[in-house]
Amino acid sequence: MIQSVDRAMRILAVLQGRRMSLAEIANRLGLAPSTAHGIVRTLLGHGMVVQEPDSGHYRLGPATLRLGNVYLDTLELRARVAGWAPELARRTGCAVRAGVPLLDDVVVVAHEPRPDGTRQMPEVGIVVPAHACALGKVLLAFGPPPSASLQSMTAATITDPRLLALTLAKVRTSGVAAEAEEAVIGECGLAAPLADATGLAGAIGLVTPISGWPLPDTALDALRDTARAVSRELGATAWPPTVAQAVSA
Amino acid sequence: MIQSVDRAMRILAVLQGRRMSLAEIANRLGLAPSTAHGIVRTLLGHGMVVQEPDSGHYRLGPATLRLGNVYLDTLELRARVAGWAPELARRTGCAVRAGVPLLDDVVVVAHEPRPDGTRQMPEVGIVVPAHACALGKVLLAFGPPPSASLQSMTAATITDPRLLALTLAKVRTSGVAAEAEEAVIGECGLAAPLADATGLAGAIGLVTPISGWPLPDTALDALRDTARAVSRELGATAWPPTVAQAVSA
DNA sequence: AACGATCTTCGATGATGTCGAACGATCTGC
DNA sequence: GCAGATCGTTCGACATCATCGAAGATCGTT
Repeated sequence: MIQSVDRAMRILAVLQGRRMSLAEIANRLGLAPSTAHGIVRTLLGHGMVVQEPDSGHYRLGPATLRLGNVYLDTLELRARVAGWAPELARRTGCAVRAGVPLLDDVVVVAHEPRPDGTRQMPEVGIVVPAHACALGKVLLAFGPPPSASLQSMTAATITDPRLLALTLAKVRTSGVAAEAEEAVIGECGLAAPLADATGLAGAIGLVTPISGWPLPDTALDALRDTARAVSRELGATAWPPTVAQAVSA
Repeated sequence: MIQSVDRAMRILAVLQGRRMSLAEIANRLGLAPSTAHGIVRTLLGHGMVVQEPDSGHYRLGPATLRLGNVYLDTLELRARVAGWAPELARRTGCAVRAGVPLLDDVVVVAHEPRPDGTRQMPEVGIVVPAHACALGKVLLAFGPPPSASLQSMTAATITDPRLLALTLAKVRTSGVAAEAEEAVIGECGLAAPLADATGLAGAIGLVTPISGWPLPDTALDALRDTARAVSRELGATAWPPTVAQAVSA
């Protein structure tokens, strides 16, 4: 792994927390200020970061938005989900989300609001720890296991690796995962895997306020049907996908 | 500028065009395949690119989406515009866009759809060459001049640097820029600068189909009022902002 | 079954990034 | 208004680290 590129990515990662001064960036990564400066200046030249004229602090730049937008526009999974999500939302009365794995997290790449006409924040782009949401449990169950410790987000978050392993085993047999207030208070959901020709491609799920929990079996059926349909459009030959667990030492 | 980081950013840039094989990436940037491989592998480790399991081709990865989303969420300009855009759209019947500069382009960071109830694509994240849109003309008029040649997008695109300079001079005196089918056939618009305490911060504009062009003076007044109001909220002391042209050699 | 085209790994070379120190500007407190 | 500190930036020497070319591995193709 190339050191300077790795450091550049780490700088972008810490800048996701908040705007930071150069010294803060350097300290956080254990670098000499001038080293951080050279990298930041390169990122500046590409618009990946911007420098506030008054304070000198650095923030993420507009080039990040362009990259993210191109990613979304070229993601076939998102396009396929978009064709089925409105119908699924209508049948279940729930908001629909789809996500893809990113290290130990899930990134939401598609979002269909709950069809009740209320004003809802678009959730595309948000990131949730995989072990704390239904989408993520699906990805962990059918994909590589988590590599870091399980951070707690609410009182219900699963933080015990053994308990998580048990839960994931059930997900593998049933093909669906559930979550009740494990990531956000008051929010519950179900999720099912999306597959393509090469295996696990992402996950699709329903989100409901706790007042609507648990969801009726009809919602689960609709979700499973949709997951199968989208997977077929993505070229999948099997659903649920075969488990691609890394061999344990 | 750090070479390897610069190359990494260039790789991300070319991957915005389409998915590419490693050899294509290397050829495009004039690198040895193994050099490109080392950089791509580092980007892979951070989720900035993903490798398609079947073809081996590389694409942008989900980490780009996370970065872009964080950028949007922390952009004060976007938040301030969001407070005024619905009212502006209602008064003018136009879609409202706000953009910030990115090298020689404009990145749309806020978008309020035309209030006629039609289904419209969200335009946040799209990139338009600065010289070919109203938003961009404003940014060029009050900010640094273009650094590259003026690419043609439609028959009406301004590609002559002298003509552009004349246009920008008028923008500086009037405080608004116009565009008629210079970027997209059938699309016209007006734009005005947004300022903060340090000067030019971005631009806000109206977009209308050509059937509604030219816009009435009331729309121009509403746009100018909104630009002033948003600028005041951003801490601007003067509007339009003072011109920060680079000194010509 | 042999070929071709990939992506990937490996090792030696020297160009390049890294670090520490000094400079300049800005802000804080006296 | 002045001294001190803090921060961003620049500069130069050292040695690490990225780079390149060639070989290896793995696929799909002829």
